[in-house]
Amino acid sequence: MLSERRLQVLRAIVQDYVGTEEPVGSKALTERHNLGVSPATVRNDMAALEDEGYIAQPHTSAGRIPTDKGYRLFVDKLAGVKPMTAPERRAIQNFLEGAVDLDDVVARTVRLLAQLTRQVAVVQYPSLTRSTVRHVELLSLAPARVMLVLITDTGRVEQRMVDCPAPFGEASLADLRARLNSRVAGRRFTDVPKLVEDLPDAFEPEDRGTVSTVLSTLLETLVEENEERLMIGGTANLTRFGHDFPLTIRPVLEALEEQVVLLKLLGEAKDPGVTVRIGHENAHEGLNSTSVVSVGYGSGGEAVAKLGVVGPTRMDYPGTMGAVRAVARYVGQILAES
Amino acid sequence: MLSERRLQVLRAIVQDYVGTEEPVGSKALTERHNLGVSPATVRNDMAALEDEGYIAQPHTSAGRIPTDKGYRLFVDKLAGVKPMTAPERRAIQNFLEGAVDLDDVVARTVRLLAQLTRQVAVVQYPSLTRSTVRHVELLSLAPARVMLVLITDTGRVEQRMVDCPAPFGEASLADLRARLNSRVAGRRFTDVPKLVEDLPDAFEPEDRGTVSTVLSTLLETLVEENEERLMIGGTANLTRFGHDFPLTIRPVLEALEEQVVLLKLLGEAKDPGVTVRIGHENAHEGLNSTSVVSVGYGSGGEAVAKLGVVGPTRMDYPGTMGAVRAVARYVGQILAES
DNA sequence: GCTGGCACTCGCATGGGTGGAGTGCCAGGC
DNA sequence: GCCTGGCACTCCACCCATGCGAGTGCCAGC
Repeated sequence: MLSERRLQVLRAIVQDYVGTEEPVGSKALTERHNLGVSPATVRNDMAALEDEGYIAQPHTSAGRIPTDKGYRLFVDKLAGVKPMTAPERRAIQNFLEGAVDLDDVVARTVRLLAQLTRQVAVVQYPSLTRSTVRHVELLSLAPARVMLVLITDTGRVEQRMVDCPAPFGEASLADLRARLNSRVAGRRFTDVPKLVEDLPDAFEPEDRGTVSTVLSTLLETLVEENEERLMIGGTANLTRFGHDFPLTIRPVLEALEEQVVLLKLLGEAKDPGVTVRIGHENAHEGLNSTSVVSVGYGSGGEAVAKLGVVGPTRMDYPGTMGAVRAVARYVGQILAES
Repeated sequence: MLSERRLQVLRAIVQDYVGTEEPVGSKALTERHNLGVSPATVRNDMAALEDEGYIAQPHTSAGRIPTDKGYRLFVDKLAGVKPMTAPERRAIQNFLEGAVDLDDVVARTVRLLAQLTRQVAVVQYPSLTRSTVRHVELLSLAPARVMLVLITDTGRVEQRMVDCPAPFGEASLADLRARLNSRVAGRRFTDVPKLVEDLPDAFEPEDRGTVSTVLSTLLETLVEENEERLMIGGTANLTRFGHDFPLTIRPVLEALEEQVVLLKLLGEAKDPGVTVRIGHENAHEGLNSTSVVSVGYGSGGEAVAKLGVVGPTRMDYPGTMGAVRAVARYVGQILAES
């Protein structure tokens, strides 16, 4: 177990390194933080911290920088979440309140997060699988062609074209629309399959094929997980990363374009609060030198999607966590209102 | 007027520079292209080309690189559009045919363009203002709350919440829905305002306020130009730009995030064919060292939106133009089918 | 267990020297 | 008049040696 002072030394190293982006030496540490001991003592502590794997030297005779393990300890034990100031909170609220629809909410959230944290922001669209059905609309475009529009409680709209096996009259369509909505409106997606199971039986035999086709398209739409979308912003902030550019930035940009990777990444964070994944804790190789700070957000008490930021491991964790948490909270409010 | 050979020299310089990314000298030129003259002669030609502003030297005693003006001449007079090979065309078609909905078409197009050109791809969603209305749906969510869903012929869906000044019955709503659709379905957006002008008069006085509110929301949605959206991909390709990294890449990423800038950029290209804007021809400063190759695409003969790529001025213009043109053509086909 | 001192290491910036690629110009040839 | 080979010149890119400074590890003393 590390002594209290050694933890303080680690905290000081993390803070200084995050601020200056340069390896920090024992002398500079004692000057900038009043630890009450001499550089020599700090050197001993640093040697111990290095033995334990919390810090490392880029090369002999250079200062120390925190390792992933060091950041982990810092985040878990040494740092809190820095709350937003009142003006910041107001700014967040004002900025989000101008949104006109769901797309706009997500777009604004991305911009906001990117600006606040000066990092890359990632916002997942409210997920289909966890939300409820508000309305299902059926439109006849041609005798044997129906457009299905699904509206969710988060305001998201999905549409699908359905080619029917047989012509389908307006009356039958209206009937199906009414029956369908009375059964599924307000229900969770996961419950829908059971609720519509026996619906074809209520129709004339010649219509059953079409009804089944429409229903299976609806179910497909509901479960289609890969339809989960993301919005990304603030990639220009990547250029503030480091000096050794192309090598660092390239894999990150590539990873960001692989939406699947990001969705998986966000999905892995099960923690109800803010989750931080540091460096190699991220499964994807391209993100090994980045940290991901994420949190769930939702319109009610329950999380329906995630948002977060991707930045260098040497980021301001307390501040970033505070911003992410605050934004998630306000987005949740906005969604609940609309 | 430049002699034929000097034009050939310019062409050779552009081709070599695009290939090697290094200033090209007179000796190398004569070796790689059989111009039939000696390096000394080429030097004279190069001096003339430099006088005219088509090429420049980064520093004395270095080779020449093309200027924006040189690229312009190259694109206009010296290079054609390189057609896609048959396998490439098949690949494009296969890749796009798997799309399930409009979002997916756009997403696939972006990926495809980025991969084909190895540059940043930009695809504008089919624009609202130039397309026609397929259907307008009205849903009652609460006594004084209506959701308006607009479906376009390109399959795009827009939804808006409408708060009514007074409660509005199901019957009136159905009436409005029917009247509205019979008037606007199949019509161009630009014609809609006139078509619905006198619609409130057909309703009872107490409903007219609500009808007007719904209609004005619809009109807003139609004209809301800033709702034109874009999808961007292939930003990782920016890392192949040059060696002088952060300085080059930063402003480009920033410009790409300013969707307004990009929309304006695409909008300026009026040419019916492929448009190329080179370096400083782009109004936005951040894009002064990039070229934008764009073209309109649409489901019928008419263009409803634009797509294109953004890359370094030293790009393979014939190949890029070919790819952009081919992709636009196939996307148009896909849209027409769905 | 803390401290001051000291020798040591090593990266980084500085500066001069060198090689090579490329140019401009000129005189001669077709 | 245009092309060509030759020649002197320029200037960047690279390499190496040097010196400096920050930082370390260790040790003896308090």
